[in-house]
Amino acid sequence: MGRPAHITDEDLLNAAMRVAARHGPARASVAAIAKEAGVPVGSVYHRVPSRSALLADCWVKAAERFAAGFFNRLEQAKSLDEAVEAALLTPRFAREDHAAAVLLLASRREDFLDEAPEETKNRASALTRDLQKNIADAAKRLLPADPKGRERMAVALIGIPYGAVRVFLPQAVPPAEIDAVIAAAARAALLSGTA
Amino acid sequence: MGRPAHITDEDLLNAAMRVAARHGPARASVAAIAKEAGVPVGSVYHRVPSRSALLADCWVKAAERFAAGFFNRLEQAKSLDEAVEAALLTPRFAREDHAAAVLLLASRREDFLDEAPEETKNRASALTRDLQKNIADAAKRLLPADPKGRERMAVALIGIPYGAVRVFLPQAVPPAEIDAVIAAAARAALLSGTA
DNA sequence: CACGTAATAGAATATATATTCTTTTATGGT
DNA sequence: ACCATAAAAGAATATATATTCTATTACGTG
Repeated sequence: MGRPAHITDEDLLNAAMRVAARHGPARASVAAIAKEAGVPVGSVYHRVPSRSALLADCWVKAAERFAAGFFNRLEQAKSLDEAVEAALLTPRFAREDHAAAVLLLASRREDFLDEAPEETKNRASALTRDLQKNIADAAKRLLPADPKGRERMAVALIGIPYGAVRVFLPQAVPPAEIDAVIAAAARAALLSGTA
Repeated sequence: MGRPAHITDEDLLNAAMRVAARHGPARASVAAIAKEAGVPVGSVYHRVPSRSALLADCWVKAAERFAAGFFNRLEQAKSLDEAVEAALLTPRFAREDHAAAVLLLASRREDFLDEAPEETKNRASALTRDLQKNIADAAKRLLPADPKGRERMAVALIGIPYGAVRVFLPQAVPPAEIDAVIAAAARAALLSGTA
């Protein structure tokens, strides 16, 4: 079987996510990631083909973790109030998985994906497409009369919670009190003009 | 007088801002900036001491452009409705000065400032402090009963418009229709719980 | 119309860091 | 106990790019 590994592939991924969250993807050098994971530089290349591939995996992993909960909630929403619940997944995600949230919310996607292998880029594109489709479907379902429903839904369920949480990240965690503020703001965004 | 310059220092700064907005600060190499500005690499170093200093100046310049309008509007606000007007400066800024907005909204501050000369860092810190003071003053003035007024004001006037605009940046410009959505959301954020 | 100056121009150098290579080490199976 | 294997370990190399250096050029001035 050979010598046992000190860490799993997932440990390495999480270490890379922490470093990328702390200092930004550009500063997440292989040396820094290896140090965070507690393995020598050379060992990193036993796990992953390149730094770009590892960073891209970080982004996809973080996005998948967020998307899982979000898609599920939004698809089931039968009313605007239920859609507002989906907006609250962002502050919760930021509390539960700080590194992933910082990575998704405080850096640009391209900094993780530009040099990625084609296959990873495709996974990332698929995720983005799914998100846009979910938003569009929800808009069609819950805001059928609004010609700009898609934009409104995106702003209400993604933009507003994103911005509200961003006020606190990356240093702190969003306090519990802002969830009510986010819910009120998202609801107002969905209803304004409809009144 | 010596040979005349092809470009002004401000031309160089704007070129750097465009490159940083387009590809992110990490990818804004001196070569790329020089090419964008239309001057050879060596000439860049006649204007600025280092790449880090130039990028840091970009951030400060962009922040100053935004802050000028924002401070002015917020200081004068005598009511919550007037404060909501300050939230609308963000989408307007994104339309009028796309590069500066992308730079401020889609990258992390530290990527521009971490290696900056001390003096530039201080200017940036002063700007941040001023922003926080303005928010805190407005909260004390317009939300005197709310113990979390500062956070609420920050989320309503910075976070919400920031997130709403971010849905469209960096590729596009925020459409005019979202201003009403932002205003409704910001107002709801300021009033929720007070009702 | 030379002369001094300040900028252009791009080649040369230094540095940081991603990647590769070689050696060493720890485990499971025989 | 010995062997094959897979990973650790870190030194060596390659590459990208920030910075410095050495000319060259265009303008105003005496």
